[in-house]
Amino acid sequence: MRIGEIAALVGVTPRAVRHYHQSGLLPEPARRANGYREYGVRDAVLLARIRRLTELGLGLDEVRGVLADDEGRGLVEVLEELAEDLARQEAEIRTRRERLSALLDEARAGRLPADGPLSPELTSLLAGLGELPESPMAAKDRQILALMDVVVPEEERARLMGLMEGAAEHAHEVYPLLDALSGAAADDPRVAEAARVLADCLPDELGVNMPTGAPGEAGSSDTSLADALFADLAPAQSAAIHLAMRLVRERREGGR
Amino acid sequence: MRIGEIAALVGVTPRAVRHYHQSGLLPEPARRANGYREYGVRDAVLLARIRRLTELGLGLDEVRGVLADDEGRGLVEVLEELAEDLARQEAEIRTRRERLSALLDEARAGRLPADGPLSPELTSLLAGLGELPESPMAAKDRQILALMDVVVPEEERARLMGLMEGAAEHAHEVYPLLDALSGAAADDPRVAEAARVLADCLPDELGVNMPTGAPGEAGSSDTSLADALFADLAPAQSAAIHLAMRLVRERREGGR
DNA sequence: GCTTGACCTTGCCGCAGCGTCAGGGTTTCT
DNA sequence: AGAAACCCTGACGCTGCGGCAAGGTCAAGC
Repeated sequence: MRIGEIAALVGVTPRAVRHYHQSGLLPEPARRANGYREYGVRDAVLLARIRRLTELGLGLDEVRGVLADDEGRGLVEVLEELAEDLARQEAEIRTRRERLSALLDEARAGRLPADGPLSPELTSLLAGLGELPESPMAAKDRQILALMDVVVPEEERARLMGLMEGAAEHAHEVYPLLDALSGAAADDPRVAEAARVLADCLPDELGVNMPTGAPGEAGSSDTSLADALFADLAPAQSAAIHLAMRLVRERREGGR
Repeated sequence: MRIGEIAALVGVTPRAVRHYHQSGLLPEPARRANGYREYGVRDAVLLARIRRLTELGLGLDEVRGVLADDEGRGLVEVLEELAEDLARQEAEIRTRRERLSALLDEARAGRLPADGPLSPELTSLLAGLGELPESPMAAKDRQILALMDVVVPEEERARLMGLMEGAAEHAHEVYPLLDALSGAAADDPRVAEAARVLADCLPDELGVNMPTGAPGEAGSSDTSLADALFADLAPAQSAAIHLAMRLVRERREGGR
């Protein structure tokens, strides 16, 4: 047999057969006078074994190991390992499929969130927030929430979003005040007012994992994110939020 | 934020972030004076979107497509395609897992076949054949059967193995005769006897997809395999089998 | 005898999504 | 001042082949 024939027989491509030669899985057979490879039955049998093993999902080097190994002992071992591997893969794919179909349902029913697929908690939170008038600050806030959605681990998420739920009701009061500060300096007189209103509608517990005030200072799990958040705002806005944080913290410590 | 920070925040490696830059998924941010990349909130949000999409199983170019696409329309499309893809993958993995676990059961319970995992039909056939005394011809036959197991399409297999089942009962008569011919010339007198016995225990239907006689002649789906099979035998053996085939064919046509 | 088409040969690049050096520089802590 | 922990660019590696280039060979048809 020539290479095309044995390949068709076993159901692989000639290229694959040559690849197996090159990687030492299948020994090179004798050549005809013209340089063509001439395959016999033994080669076909071996090639068939290789194909059966690869079809099961073994890698080529695992196949090599199984073939080299004298009969059996190693094979069970490898197969068990492979079974675990496949189980893992299947579970992984299934979770992805579930998440995906949930997402598709949501996308086809309502409309999908602008920043891509989000957790259900956040989706419902944003749904409540979505009816507010246009506001640059609100847009930024939504982005930040989307970020938190990824950053915060799953078990924390429900708690955190629950805290936000309360604040969301007062959003229509707070966002305009903050928007008004977009061009203002850090010592603008409206900063104090905005901070007071903001602090009033934030729950005490929120202060726990918030930065203490000065940029770069410890107190949060990652200060770099906080720094970046504040850097993204106008000076007066970031001043107002810093101040609000301090008010919340003082309120919590005072009421303790 | 520096690259390590944003990467840790979103849960990817810095290398992945740089890779996204390189492939145009995530725009390169401004640099600090020392050449370090400086990331802001917008970058983190984008990176989080990218990660969510890739975690769903999208390829990077699909992600790029979704991001480039102005909101939504293309996304549902891509997601649906992906859902199909995942369904296919899961089914594929599940079949492999099933075959594998069947194999593992068999391997742990009895002993696993020497030529690797085989179809259940062939396995049972070989089980019946396995109790014969040692015979070089039998060994070759087993290899050939293993080969047929791969070559023959699934729907044919049961039928073919059924045919063989009848022949297997007479194996203890035939193999010794053929083994005795291993060193003989093609015109050995024992050839005719062996052919007669062999033909007697082969069913009529077997002749249908067998070669007509002369090497290289048409009449089988792949003559090259038949040629190789005969080339693998001693001259007297191949002569005996050729003759047996002719006898079977004549018998079938005579009795028709 | 010549062409055509279907084979065969070797060799090398490409793929996805990064991991992992190598060979530098910077900042920061001690 | 030295070490640890970052950052930079650039390049190769991995899996299992697919595909192409640039030929050589063989059987059949004109």
